[in-house]
Amino acid sequence: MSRIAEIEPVDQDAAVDVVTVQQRVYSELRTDILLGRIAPGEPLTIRGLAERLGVSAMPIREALRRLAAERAVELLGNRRIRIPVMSPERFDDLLAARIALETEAASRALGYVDDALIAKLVEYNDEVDEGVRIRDYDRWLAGNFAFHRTLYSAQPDSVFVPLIESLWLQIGPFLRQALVYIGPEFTVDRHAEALDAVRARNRMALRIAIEADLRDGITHIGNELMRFNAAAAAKDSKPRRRG
Amino acid sequence: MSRIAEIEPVDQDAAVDVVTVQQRVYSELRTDILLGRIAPGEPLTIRGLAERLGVSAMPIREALRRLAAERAVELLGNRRIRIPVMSPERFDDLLAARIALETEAASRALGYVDDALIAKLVEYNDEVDEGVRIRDYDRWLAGNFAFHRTLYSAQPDSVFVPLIESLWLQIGPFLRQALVYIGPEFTVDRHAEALDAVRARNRMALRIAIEADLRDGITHIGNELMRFNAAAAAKDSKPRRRG
DNA sequence: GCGGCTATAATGTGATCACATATTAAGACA
DNA sequence: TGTCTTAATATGTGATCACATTATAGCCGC
Repeated sequence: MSRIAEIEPVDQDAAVDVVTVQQRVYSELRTDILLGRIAPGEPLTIRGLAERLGVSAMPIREALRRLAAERAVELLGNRRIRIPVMSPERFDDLLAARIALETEAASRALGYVDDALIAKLVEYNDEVDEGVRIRDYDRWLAGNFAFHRTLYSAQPDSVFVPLIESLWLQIGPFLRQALVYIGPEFTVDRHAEALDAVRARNRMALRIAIEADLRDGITHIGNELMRFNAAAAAKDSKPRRRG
Repeated sequence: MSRIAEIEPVDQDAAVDVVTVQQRVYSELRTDILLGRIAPGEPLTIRGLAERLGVSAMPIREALRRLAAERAVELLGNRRIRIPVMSPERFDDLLAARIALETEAASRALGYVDDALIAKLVEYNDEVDEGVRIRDYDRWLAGNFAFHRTLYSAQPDSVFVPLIESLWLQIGPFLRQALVYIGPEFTVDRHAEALDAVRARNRMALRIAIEADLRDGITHIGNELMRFNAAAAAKDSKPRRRG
């Protein structure tokens, strides 16, 4: 099983025989953003991306429009495109939104969980541990996202997953920054508790485990870097978004 | 103050001097969907919309791509575009997601509320009542959305508002159907209780009022029509989404 | 040496065209 | 009269071009 492929959306682009260029571009950019390969504040250009990916401007434009709607990129009014910068307030909001949505999504998905899905969760959790062991940031991030999305996607056609993925795209680039700054060996996760709750089909325990995982596993590393970056972020002018 | 204009997004397209064609098209389609002027399942074409709005295909494509990312329209793989159809499961999910996000958004916005904002809330609430009185569906829906969004938008640059608006876009067309079926005079809202909680700066009371408003005010009319539509919706084949 | 101005380059936006493919309607055959 | 085949119509996708506007580097004057 391809690790990176699991990062890409499952509810779109999946059951389609012919894959359009725009889909390929979208998936590629999306993975780059989610895994933090593009830094916050980094400027992008349509022509530059078109040349880099070997396609015309058309698919780039549509992929960027889609990513902008997901708040993964920012279309500034002054004819410039960039990955949004993080602020302490936004980081706090993103965490609160993640907790609100992911605890509910986990709770509602629990009824659809079977043994095969639990096996996949264990597999992704091992990926996370392996990522910590060999200091592989991509593997850590990808495993973490895959673990959560696999759980929430147990429920077919969930309306939660797209919303949650939008939050991940917003937090991804910053998370990567934090990870290289802190080091993955200082991260913690509560996946074991979440797995226990899933096995026991215990809704309340699962909610608590997910919230604990989000708070303990990601927040404190973010908060630390947040203070470090606060001054730098403050000098960035408030962007004026466009359509 | 224009009533319809308040439906349009505030964080985008706002602080921009020159408005692009794509933004105008997006806002127009967005309002049409939010107020249910386009029925669920209704097919759309790029060329058809381009002719109707008097522009080329280009801005239509980008606006649709953006709306598709917000799940307001569905890009099927078979070269067809439509407004998504509602199912009982999806309706239930949408309500749960709204409660999770809107109670949290209201709670976090409360600290930014001032008297001027409360005055606007009262104004929008009057709009809702007036909509009920004269059986004006647009007014009822627009007032309702404006009331909620004004409250949540008290917090500057909220990450919640775009997510919530995506849910509104998904529920809007169906809500309109339900409204003409039931009649707006049989709707109930808990805006008075929410307003009391806002004035008292009582976070917990506000959360309870918002949840009650969503559950009582919109759900039961939806549930009733849901049963009515269940058979018809079931015969629609499961769509295969694209990018 | 430095700040304001100008010319050049770069960028997003919109329009138009070509093309592969899916849908639909017409027609042939049983 | 119903069903399968086939032709024609329609549709989304991608590429290319023109254009207004913005950013940037070069230059002049002080």
